[in-house]
Amino acid sequence: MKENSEVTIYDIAKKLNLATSTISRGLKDHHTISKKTIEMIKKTAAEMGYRPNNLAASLRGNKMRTIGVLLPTVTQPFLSSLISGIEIAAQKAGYTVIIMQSHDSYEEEVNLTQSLYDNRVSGVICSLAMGTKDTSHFNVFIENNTPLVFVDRVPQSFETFHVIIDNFSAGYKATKHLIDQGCKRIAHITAGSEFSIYHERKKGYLAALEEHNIPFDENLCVKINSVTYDDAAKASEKLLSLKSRPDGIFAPGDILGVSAIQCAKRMGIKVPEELAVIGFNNDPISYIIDPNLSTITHPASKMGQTSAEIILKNLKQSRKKDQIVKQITFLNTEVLVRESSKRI
Amino acid sequence: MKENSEVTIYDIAKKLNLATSTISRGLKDHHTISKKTIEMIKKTAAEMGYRPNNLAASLRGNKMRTIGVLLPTVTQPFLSSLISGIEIAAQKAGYTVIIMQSHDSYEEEVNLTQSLYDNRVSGVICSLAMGTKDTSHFNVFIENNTPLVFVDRVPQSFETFHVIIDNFSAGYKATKHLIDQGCKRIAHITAGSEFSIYHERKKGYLAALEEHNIPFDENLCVKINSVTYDDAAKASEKLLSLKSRPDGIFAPGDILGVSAIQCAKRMGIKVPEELAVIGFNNDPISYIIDPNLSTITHPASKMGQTSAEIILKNLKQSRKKDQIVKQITFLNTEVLVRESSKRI
DNA sequence: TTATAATTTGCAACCGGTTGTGTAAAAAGA
DNA sequence: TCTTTTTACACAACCGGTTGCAAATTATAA
Repeated sequence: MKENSEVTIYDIAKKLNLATSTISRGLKDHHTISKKTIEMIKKTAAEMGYRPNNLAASLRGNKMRTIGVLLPTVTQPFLSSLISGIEIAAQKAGYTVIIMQSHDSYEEEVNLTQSLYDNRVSGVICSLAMGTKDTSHFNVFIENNTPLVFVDRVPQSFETFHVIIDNFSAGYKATKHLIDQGCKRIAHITAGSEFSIYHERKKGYLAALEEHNIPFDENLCVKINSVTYDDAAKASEKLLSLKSRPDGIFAPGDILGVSAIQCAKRMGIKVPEELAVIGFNNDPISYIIDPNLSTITHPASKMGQTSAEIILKNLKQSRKKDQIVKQITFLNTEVLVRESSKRI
Repeated sequence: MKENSEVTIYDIAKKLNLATSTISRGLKDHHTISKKTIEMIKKTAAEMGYRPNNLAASLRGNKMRTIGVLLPTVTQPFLSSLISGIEIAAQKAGYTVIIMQSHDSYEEEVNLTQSLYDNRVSGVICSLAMGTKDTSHFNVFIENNTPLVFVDRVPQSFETFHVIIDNFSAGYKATKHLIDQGCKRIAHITAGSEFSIYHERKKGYLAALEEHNIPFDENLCVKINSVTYDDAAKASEKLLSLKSRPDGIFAPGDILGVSAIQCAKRMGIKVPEELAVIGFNNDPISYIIDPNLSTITHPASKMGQTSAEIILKNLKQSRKKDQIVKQITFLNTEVLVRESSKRI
């Protein structure tokens, strides 16, 4: 019946006998409009049930007040916390968040990047798909002066914003913790390419070993193809079946750590007495497993907030000669000692 | 330098000496444009690096090709799976998904509802905040003919689409399972208002008891204020400290179930021999806890997909006299028997 | 060859705000 | 009282596609 119930600033203008420009400016407290007029405009707008049309408002600037977020998936605890952080910061600034999942596929990532651009988002936050090597599909944002933040899984070289943790240092800290607990034969599970976060963590692991004069034993380092429960179980079993069994495991992911504990329990190996385990991320499962899994805290929500804030801060700085073209922000991680590694 | 690198259909039109309307139509294979022209338009567009501007395209229809999703939070496993499902269905149809978190606050929900409207989304999927009683803030979507789907936590009476599970039946099944395992004194933890999913689950619990001639003992039913780890721990402790202790617990959430198992372990009560436990949702923690928690499967991703499909299907049916004004879709749940309740 | 129909393409208004520029009115200064 | 500023508001172009309708071109029929 009433159907086209949409109230526009034209309707308000007509009713008040003012120009639409006056309405537009009055609605946003422009200084050239008198207080009295502003008040009247706002009152009338409210009475008429006027609601701004972001779509139309964004057309001129050719940008929606929207942050595009492109992630491998949204169901991992770490990534959903990341989203939560982004969303909180965006909401505070009156921005909306649009989410897309690459499902760790390079092809999907390329498509979605385009889709994000087609939607004229104000900024983009991305954690790369596992298989992504070439990142030229992100060039369009750079050319277009759209702020772009890579978070957690970042490209090796790309002149833009990165928000990450120091994976090397975290790997070092985790390994050192095990050494401090008296472990002599520390195993490690790794994954991904030589540019991945896992590789950095492994480098930290190696550095800690070396610093404490513990020789690196190749047999104690297993590489898995995917960070899944099944692959983790196989890796754990392989490690714990060695003749000279490890007395500690640095698992660069909580699923891996949990799986190691479960495997040990199945094999009758006592955790932490015979095997100390430390994970990574502080996922919910880490404090459900018995014994609780020591882990490395990963500031997911904070990373999200930081990323969003970087986007928001760099919105207006368009085409300035002295703008920041590259910035790497490191967030803190900590060793969270729980039962699975507490030996002393 | 090059800055305004944006290629529009005007640029293409100029280059090809055609009208913009021809370009617009050619780009979308309109039947009134010859094959040859279409081909040439597309080729030129690609060469010039043209990218459609969804913003401008949406202005006329006054709707973005976007589905708005309003949830209490995105970090619960169930809800992130829901998002994943929505996103998959939306992506398939070329729609984007915008996410907002009410953080279980009624006030935030009201604001975000407006924000969703201001963004002129094509449809809305919502799971209500805990405290929401009045749902009149959703009326704008109905009046505006914007498809609206409530999922999981739905209002008592609202003439629109609902996608839910049969909580009564699920509660019944869970309880019956415990009865079948030989439990005689089955405890229950409940939460929320008398219209919440938890209340339905409790009704199912009561029905199962009655059907099997097991008298309902008030002491065996504890109500908690929030479905959190801490509240759950207190409730479990209270139940397991009773003189006449329960021999089974139906926990309408996996956190509750996990907490019950942990409490039992602390108190030296054997699960499942002395206490059978069944949870709800099939969250990851349910198969990490030892013994594994039996649970009720909750088709989160499928619910998301279904909700999105309902939105998409109802986009065009505007103002038809015979349109669907209310539809409740029930998805299936199943008892997933694991160690925590397996006694026979 | 001419009339009629079918196929192509172009014109221009439109979607709903935003904003540069121009001008009248009110306030301040001479 | 007259000029100079300020203040307050209006006009109209603009953002980039979309689409109804008319016009032009080509194909088919008579």
